[in-house]
Amino acid sequence: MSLRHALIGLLAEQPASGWDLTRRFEELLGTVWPAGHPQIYGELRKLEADGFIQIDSQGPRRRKAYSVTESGIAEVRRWLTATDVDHTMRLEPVLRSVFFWLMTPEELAAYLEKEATFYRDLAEKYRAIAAAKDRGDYGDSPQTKSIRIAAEAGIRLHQALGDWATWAVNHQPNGLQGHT
Amino acid sequence: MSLRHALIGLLAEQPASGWDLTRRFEELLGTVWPAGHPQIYGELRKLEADGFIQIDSQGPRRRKAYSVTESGIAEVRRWLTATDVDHTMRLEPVLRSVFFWLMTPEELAAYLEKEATFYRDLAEKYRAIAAAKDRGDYGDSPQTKSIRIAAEAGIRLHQALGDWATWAVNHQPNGLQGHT
DNA sequence: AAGCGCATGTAAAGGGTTACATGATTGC
DNA sequence: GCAATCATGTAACCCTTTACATGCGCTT
Repeated sequence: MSLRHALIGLLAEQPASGWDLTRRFEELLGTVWPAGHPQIYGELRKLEADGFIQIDSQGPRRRKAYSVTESGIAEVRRWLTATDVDHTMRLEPVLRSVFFWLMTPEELAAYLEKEATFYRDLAEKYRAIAAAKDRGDYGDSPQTKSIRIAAEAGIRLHQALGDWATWAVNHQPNGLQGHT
Repeated sequence: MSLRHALIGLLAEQPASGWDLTRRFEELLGTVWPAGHPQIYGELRKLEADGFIQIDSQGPRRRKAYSVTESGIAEVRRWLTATDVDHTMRLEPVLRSVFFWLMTPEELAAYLEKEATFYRDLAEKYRAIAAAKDRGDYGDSPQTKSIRIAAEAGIRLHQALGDWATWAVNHQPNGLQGHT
């Protein structure tokens, strides 16, 4: 149910088409809230029917750019200020850790190594984005500053997961010993 | 698709019924992979049809305890060692941060305050679990050690999110100033 | 024996992903 | 003009959640 609000929120920055929003999601929100184009096109139609967004302009190849309406802005703000935050995370990597005892020490060591570098690389990527924002490469609009905050979450979360993976190397459960 | 494997994995520790597994999920995996009883009962039936688990014993009120089969163990191990880790996280709190500029400074400050204490409390809870495990309250079986590792992730992730929230207080986007 | 909570189950709806289909534009 | 790619859209499927249904066991 968050997709609706994310779409309205992105349109509050500037009018955009389904395609624009799909790319925006992929590049900006891919790690934190994935959404493919079928879902986005579908949701946009519903949002228009509900009056939260409207067709701003039409372009080539059936392109429809949407813009947000007054009631759309009100709806995002209602979401942000008056609905409970959903704190559930669905983290497969952590779920897997509950079953580490079913891996051999060798398998687990290799696995953790791979995970650690994956997370460290991602943390680095977010650090680069953050640094660019801090240098002012994208101006200092409130929108940019908000994304800067999201990037900080990316840094800290992936750093934490990377550190966790290296920590785990020294805390192996030693379940299976040389199993098939 | 991770639920299947998590269920087999839990049954690899000991036989359990749908109800047992539902409670186990709620208490142990609630934050990291929520699953309600309708999903669990359904999946158990499929897993039995696929031969990954079998009925271990029947009890009062139609209770069926399942145990894992050889091919079930093989299947979890295949999942753990031979399938790609799904690194996507669906974190509403981070998604929301992209739209912080639509909140007034006062709203945002209050929001972040609440978030910070929420995360700090949770981190504390995981720290308590970890400490109990480290004291040896639950023995030192490989299974217990695995859960200890998962708890460490809980500590680090929630700590990171808590720190992030307090950090964000000093980096507000200052979008709306005294809006409705 | 009445009532409450435990435990199992089913049905329907919603959200998300994958696969397929199509037209329009751009580059060659 | 042809091929590749861009952009939009639809359909089917799968996973998850919510709501409803039921029956057994325990307590009073």
